[in-house]
Amino acid sequence: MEDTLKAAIKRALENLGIAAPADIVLEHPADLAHGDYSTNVAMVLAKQLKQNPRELAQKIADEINTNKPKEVTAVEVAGAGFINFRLAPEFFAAMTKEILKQKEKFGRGTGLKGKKILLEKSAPNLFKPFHVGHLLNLSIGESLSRILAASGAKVVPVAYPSDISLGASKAVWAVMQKKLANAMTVDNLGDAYVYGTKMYDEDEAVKRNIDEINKEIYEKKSGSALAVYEKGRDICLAYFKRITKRLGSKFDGYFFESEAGRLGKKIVEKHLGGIFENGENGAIIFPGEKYGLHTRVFITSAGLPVYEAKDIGLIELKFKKYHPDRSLVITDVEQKQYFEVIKKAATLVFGEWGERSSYWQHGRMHFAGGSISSRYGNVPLAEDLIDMVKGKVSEKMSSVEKKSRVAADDRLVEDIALAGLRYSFLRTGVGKNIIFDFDKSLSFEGDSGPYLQYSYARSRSVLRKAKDEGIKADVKRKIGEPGALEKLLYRFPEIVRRAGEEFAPHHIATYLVELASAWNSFYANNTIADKADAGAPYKVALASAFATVMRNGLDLLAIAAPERM
RNA sequence: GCCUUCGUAGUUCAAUGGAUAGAACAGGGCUCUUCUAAGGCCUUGAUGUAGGUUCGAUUCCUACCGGAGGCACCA
Repeated sequence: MEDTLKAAIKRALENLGIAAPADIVLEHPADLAHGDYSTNVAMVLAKQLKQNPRELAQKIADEINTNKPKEVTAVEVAGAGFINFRLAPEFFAAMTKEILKQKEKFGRGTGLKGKKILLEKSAPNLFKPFHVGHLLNLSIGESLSRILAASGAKVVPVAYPSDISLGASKAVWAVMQKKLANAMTVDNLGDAYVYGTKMYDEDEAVKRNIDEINKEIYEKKSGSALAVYEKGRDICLAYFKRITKRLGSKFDGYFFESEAGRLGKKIVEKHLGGIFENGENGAIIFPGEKYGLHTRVFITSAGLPVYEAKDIGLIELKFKKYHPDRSLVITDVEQKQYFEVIKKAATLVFGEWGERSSYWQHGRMHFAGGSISSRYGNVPLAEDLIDMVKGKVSEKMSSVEKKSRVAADDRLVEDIALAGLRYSFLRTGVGKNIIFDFDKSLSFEGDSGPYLQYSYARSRSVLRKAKDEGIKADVKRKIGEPGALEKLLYRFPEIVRRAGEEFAPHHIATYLVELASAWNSFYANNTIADKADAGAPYKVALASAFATVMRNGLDLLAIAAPERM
């Protein structure tokens, strides 16, 4: 369609003897009342031709009108010199038909066809409790993974659990201190981590002790510390696999910090004197200041690789194993400048591998109102938060009006709770901090995940009734002019494309709310009665098209689409 | 101190340099003999400050103010 309009504009310009700009900008007006497509060519050209933009726009519009494409019903000039196009009802009918035909494929694009993208969806510290920050990270990673796949890419999702770190050693020390070696669980390992971290900062002797344990673990020196560490690591890894499975995420592979660290250390030492330099006390540093970045330690004076060196090793592990066209990592914004250093160092060490690696940041979460607390400070554990939300969902379902005849089974409650959480994470632009208020962020009304689910459930309900009444979908039986619903439905593929290009799931979220709103409005004003209802087949066709687009959209956000709620 | 980033209704978020700055929640008023009222309809209300670039700036540039983050042995 866009090509048709662009061609028509180009033809009109030629007939007027005006050289067409290389790129004709064609967009959807922000307001549906302004038509279906609009172009600003007149305003762009007005300046170089030294003409009044509105008059020029009118001339171009008149020219297009002499030979307009059959899908166009009106060409109008508005505002400062916009040329707006209105499309014929037949166009929307054809698009609706196309949606019904393509079903779950509707929305998929080919922009990234043939590209292999390695996506690091989650990189938790295994010994640290899995908290909402990890949940946020995983939610964004999961959505991006699906969006990129929908754009045609071959996405390889991987996890990079931090199985070895000073933090792990702190937990190991605390376990040994409290003699819990034979009673380790995820819970008391979490407590141990908190206790070890606290004591490390407060007690100089404990600090030395933990540093010693840390070295033993890195060097795999057999002893009680290593035994505790290995057992704890297995428990935590099993937990990580369990919770990510609960959240519907899969990984094609795992890279561990321990392996990345060993390799990273070798790589850094190999380039010592070139890319890397000796710093104070025998540490090995990367002089980022030479490039306008931070100078950072890669290998400590104790000879241990830190995060920096591990990330260098990780790049080689990733590229050697998967050979991706692009390697993407999702992290917290607090690591933005850190990863600029890594990228620079990696580009100097590896060349192309470094250039193909991108580091994408999401915002930090801030908790408003102090309504949430946990033993780990003001950051709640992911599962605790999910359970709290589930409680709220159950309450809502049991108190809800008589018309809801849906049993509140656990699966549905969890689906709705996760929808609420995921939506609140994904509705904001990537990189912006997220203010999370348990009471307000998790509204089930309006701009929310459950609202989208509810809209979908209603459309399914209509389709069930249609089936019972024996009404078949038919796009030909038009009732009046196309409304907001038809005008939004066919735009879905463009939204998916943009979300993929910008790595921005929130475009999907914003669009779906707008779409759901249009559907709910249509729903409220168009009841299907029975088979005798002449408009029913068209209404059923729209309900079906809406259900398809909404389900495809929710899937890109990793939100479940319940049949009833 | 230097660097990064963000300031939009009372609140939480939108807006490829474009039109009358969109939603949602909260506030006010309607609306369930109809496929699910977690809904629909109406209504009050916003671009931090000062300049600059532009036909046109929430968007780009500069300064200032305010929030968040980072700046060598944590991850």
